[in-house]
Amino acid sequence: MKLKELSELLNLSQTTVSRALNGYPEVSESTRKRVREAAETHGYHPNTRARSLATGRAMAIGHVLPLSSKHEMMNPVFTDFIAGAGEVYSAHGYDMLLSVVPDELQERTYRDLRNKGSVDGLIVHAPKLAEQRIHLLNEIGIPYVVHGRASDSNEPYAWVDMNNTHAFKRATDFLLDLGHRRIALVNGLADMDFAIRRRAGFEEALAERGIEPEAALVSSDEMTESTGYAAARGFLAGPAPPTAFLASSILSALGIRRAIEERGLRMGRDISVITHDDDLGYLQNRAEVPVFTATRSSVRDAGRLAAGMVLEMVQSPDTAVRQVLLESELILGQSTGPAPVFG
Amino acid sequence: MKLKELSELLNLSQTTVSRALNGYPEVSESTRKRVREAAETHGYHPNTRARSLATGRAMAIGHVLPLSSKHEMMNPVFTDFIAGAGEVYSAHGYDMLLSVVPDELQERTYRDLRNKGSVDGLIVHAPKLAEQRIHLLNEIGIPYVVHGRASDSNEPYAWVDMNNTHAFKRATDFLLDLGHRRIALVNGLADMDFAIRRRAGFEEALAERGIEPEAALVSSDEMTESTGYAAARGFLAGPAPPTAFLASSILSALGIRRAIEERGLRMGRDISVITHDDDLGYLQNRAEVPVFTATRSSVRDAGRLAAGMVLEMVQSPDTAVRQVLLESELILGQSTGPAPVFG
DNA sequence: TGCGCCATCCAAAGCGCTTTGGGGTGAGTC
DNA sequence: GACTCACCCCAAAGCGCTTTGGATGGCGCA
Repeated sequence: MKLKELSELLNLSQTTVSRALNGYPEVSESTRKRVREAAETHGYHPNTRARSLATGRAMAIGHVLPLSSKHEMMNPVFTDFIAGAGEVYSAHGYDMLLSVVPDELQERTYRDLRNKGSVDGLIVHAPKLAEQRIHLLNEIGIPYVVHGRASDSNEPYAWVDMNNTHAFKRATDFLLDLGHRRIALVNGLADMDFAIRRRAGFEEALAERGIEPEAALVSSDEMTESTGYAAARGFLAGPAPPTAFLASSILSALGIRRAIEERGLRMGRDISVITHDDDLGYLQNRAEVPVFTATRSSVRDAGRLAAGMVLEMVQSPDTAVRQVLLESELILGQSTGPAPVFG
Repeated sequence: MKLKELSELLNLSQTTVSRALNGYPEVSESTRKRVREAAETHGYHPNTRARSLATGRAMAIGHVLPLSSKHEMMNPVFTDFIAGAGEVYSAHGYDMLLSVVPDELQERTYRDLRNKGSVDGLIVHAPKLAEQRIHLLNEIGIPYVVHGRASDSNEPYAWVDMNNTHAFKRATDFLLDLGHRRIALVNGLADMDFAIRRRAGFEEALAERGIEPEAALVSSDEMTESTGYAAARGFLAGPAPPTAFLASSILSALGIRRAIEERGLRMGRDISVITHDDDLGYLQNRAEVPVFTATRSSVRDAGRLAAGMVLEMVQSPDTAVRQVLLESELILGQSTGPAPVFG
């Protein structure tokens, strides 16, 4: 069923039918109702491609997610982020276009998406410290929102980010208050912006108490159970093992716990662990008393927010770029306790 | 830069330029070259919407993924699947359209995607035992491939699936060979097709040795670390605890290991665990000697395959529907050993 | 020389929609 | 009764591309 057929069926012009369905005031309420009902019963749906060709709007937002070149790994946080974003898009009649691209093809992908006109706006995932994409996108001239930030960039851009520095500062402070002095940080890849900020928060808290951060107690890697395990195992085997861990992801924390228990120690009593918790659907840390003490910030909410922002930018292009900083909660779980007293 | 501009610039008609770029034989190689070079230097990219309006093909494949209504959880396997599929799409110039929809909106979503003409084909994720979507899609008449199967459906449809039954039969046999007699199954949600097949394989192996499967040693739930932990903890606290576990996901297996160690037991010595391993990027089980003995089958490969199949169906609609059954490998890890001998 | 035949190229129609720029009709006003 | 003004509605242009159905010209061949 196409517009022409529907209009013939109703003895109306295509113009009127189109206007009736799109809510224009030039058509009487009675005909509008008649048209709506006919469209409904005959299952008429305007062809998206034709519509966007006519309007110039693609009615789609693109998500470009980098394939980590090192391990060919996709960001595990992504699932929840798009679940949130998808909600918002479908509520507004937008589609979500996904491109999974290795690092070297990113620039080309962005330009193509723009040139081929397949999206009205973009979401940028997993920014690194030095992020050429921001410069590129500003040059290309297309609305976009970054999930995270790129500290090195001095150009303006819209973003949604968590207050990584503050979250890890708080977490570190909390451990310090419990008496811990040797704290290890099991962080994400060193060139990721969020990892840099988390480390900064961590070191800031230490510095405030006059503790020199030890490079030997910091690891940076992809955040998985096995990397978490490997890092923790290494730290615990050292001459002066840490009494507490800070983890950048629940997956890492699971690995850390394994390393702890493998040594016959108990998490929360012998060794404390605080992890960041993205509140992922498949990695819940939400028991009455959660397993892990955690800095929690819902990635799904971030997805909702970012999607809303990019739609806003698409619909009214000259509003100022918004930047949203989400604070995380510090959730008390079973994985922390006072530092063991020696001697 | 649009076609018209480029053609004027070259003193050629739009027809010729279009044909030159699309490889039609009616244009001389010399002009083709001239056109190609001009397109390159001026950065000409045909507008996707206009092109698909003219050709009638959307050049996009839709992925509809159900939000588990129970826990609002996205399938954690999804990330790797689309990483694989995305590779294939971009290699063929196709886009990937994503819709995350709650169960009750699924039918509407499928119909809309068809009616609005925004995709040429579909991938169906996470089929349940009784899957109305297959009937719906056959009725709608659009090429699609199911990741998994829907055993209840007697209509023909294309799918890519793992041999779940065989994998779990083998795993169970392996445990039985090691002397285990009380084996617990920590499975996925009971109405998911894959979970039903895995259970069938499990029970078949038991039956062959004359062992009556105990309902009390089977759990069905969302596959997460905490559900795995809870299930295993329950089983181990029972009057006749199992000596081995079969898990449907590494996440569950991580939880199971935690429950085991919490009781002061050691996995691989006191209690054996075999898990299915989807070979996810963020849940690697790939050490020299992997942590878990596992039935491994790459979900990313499945994504590649499914994407290839749906493109094939789009391009030549009347070929017979293909059905691909992937076998898994049984990978020996550290988590299994002979059943403990009592008395 | 004249004919036919490729090889090249082009004008224009059409994909299905939105939107511009009117046009007709009836009620209201004097 | 003529005029204005809403109010409803319509024909046609246009979005940027592909594709049909020629047109043109050069060449070989008799």
